[in-house]
Amino acid sequence: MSVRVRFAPSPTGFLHVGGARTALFNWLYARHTGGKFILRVEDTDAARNTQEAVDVILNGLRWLGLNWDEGPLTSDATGPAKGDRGPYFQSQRRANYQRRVEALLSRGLAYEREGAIKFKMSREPVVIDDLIVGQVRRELTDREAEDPDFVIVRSDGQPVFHLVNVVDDLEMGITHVIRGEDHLSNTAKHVALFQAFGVHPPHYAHIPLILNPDGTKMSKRDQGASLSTYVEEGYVAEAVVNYLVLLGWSPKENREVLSVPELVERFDLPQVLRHNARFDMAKLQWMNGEYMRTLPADRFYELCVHALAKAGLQTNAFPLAYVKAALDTCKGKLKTFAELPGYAGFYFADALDFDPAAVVQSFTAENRPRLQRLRDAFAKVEPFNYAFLEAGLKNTAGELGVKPGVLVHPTRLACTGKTAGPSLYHLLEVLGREKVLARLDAALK
RNA sequence: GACCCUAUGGUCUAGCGGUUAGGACACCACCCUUUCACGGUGGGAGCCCGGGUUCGAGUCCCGGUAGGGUCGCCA
Repeated sequence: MSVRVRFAPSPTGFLHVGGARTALFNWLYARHTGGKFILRVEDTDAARNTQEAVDVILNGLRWLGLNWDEGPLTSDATGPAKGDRGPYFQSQRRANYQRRVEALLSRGLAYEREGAIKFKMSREPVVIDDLIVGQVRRELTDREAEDPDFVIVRSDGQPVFHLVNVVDDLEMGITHVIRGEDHLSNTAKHVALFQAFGVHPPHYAHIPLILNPDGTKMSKRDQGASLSTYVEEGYVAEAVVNYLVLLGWSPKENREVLSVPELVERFDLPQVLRHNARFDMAKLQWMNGEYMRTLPADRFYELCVHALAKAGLQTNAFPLAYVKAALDTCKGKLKTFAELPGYAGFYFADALDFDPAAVVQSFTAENRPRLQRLRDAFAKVEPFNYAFLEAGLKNTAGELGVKPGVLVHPTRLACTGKTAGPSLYHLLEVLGREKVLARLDAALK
């Protein structure tokens, strides 16, 4: 039987990084097995779930590259969808739930109580065969020992999560439920429900959770919890995917950087770890740097321009060739695009933000005449390119009897305001004679 | 409180009865170098604790401890 897996998020207005990884594991499993990846929106709470909140999920999955074979095409619950097992919004599936509840009622497997409908839960422990965790024998908690039955339809007529989740998985032909371990305890209820409907439950695979660096639960406000952070800060989607898959899964070949096709080929459920992982921003940033270094030029430019614009630096005021040349000097030097405005902002703004400590150190009484000599040499360099600039600087240093570094650092500071940045000679070439001389003059004032 | 899951350096992990316990991030030092980044070399740092089983245990079993999860007319 062909694999059918699903990601069934609730539109809360943000996509949790743990949810993103759950979606990723589902997607990888579908692609690995040649099965189908289905997206279903659990928008049962009409008051809270807006179309914008659905867009956050759709856009997040699209950004990650997790295309779905069945599911909504837009955030409109009544809008178009692909696949023949819809609707794919729970808000549109009321009739299905009602029919299933009536079936349970008529067979005496559920009963009405104070206006709500409760499911007659088994009093026996339920055994779950989990593809990741192994066989789990779930005993009743003390609370459940008192009353194991649980509500499946609220007194206001709204069906409850456990019911709709199972009905949808059943009717959509889901073969493998891959979800967070926080659902492991709930699984007993779900298994009982499947059995009550007279079918075998799907295979379960509960994946460990992602925790904060301090080991606490990662909630909405915690750093890195929202996928939108990575989109906004210009992370490379493939890097985020690569990092997330390594949280709880390993290719077991001492490799860290793997392309999506390599992941699809290698990913499988039994290799998924059973223990929670902590989120490590430093490693994600390293991974992102790895991907930034090898990004195709056009995509690199695009993400650069986006990051600069976000910081208020408009690149479209400059010639395209200048922008590209400027960005080329930054390639391979950064871990995230968020660093770019601070790193390359001097190309696109004349008001430099000088590092005060460096000013004291570089623009000394001793260095000023040296810098003046260099300025005069740069005024005559022809052509004004990195090779001649380097020769010119080294020549001047030689004439002054100092090491090149004595001139390099003040020059960098005068032209960029910073002590670190792109290759000096290359950045001077890109800036051009006019700006370079003007900035040296300004520094000498 | 009950129930469930988990436990290798600070972090992510490899290991699946006999290894000098391997790799990656981070950190430190040095090299490269105009800065930064990259790259290279080296370094510090680990099997939660206690019992078993076994000739031998990070690896298997039991018990603690610790962390996480679930016990809703939330999803």
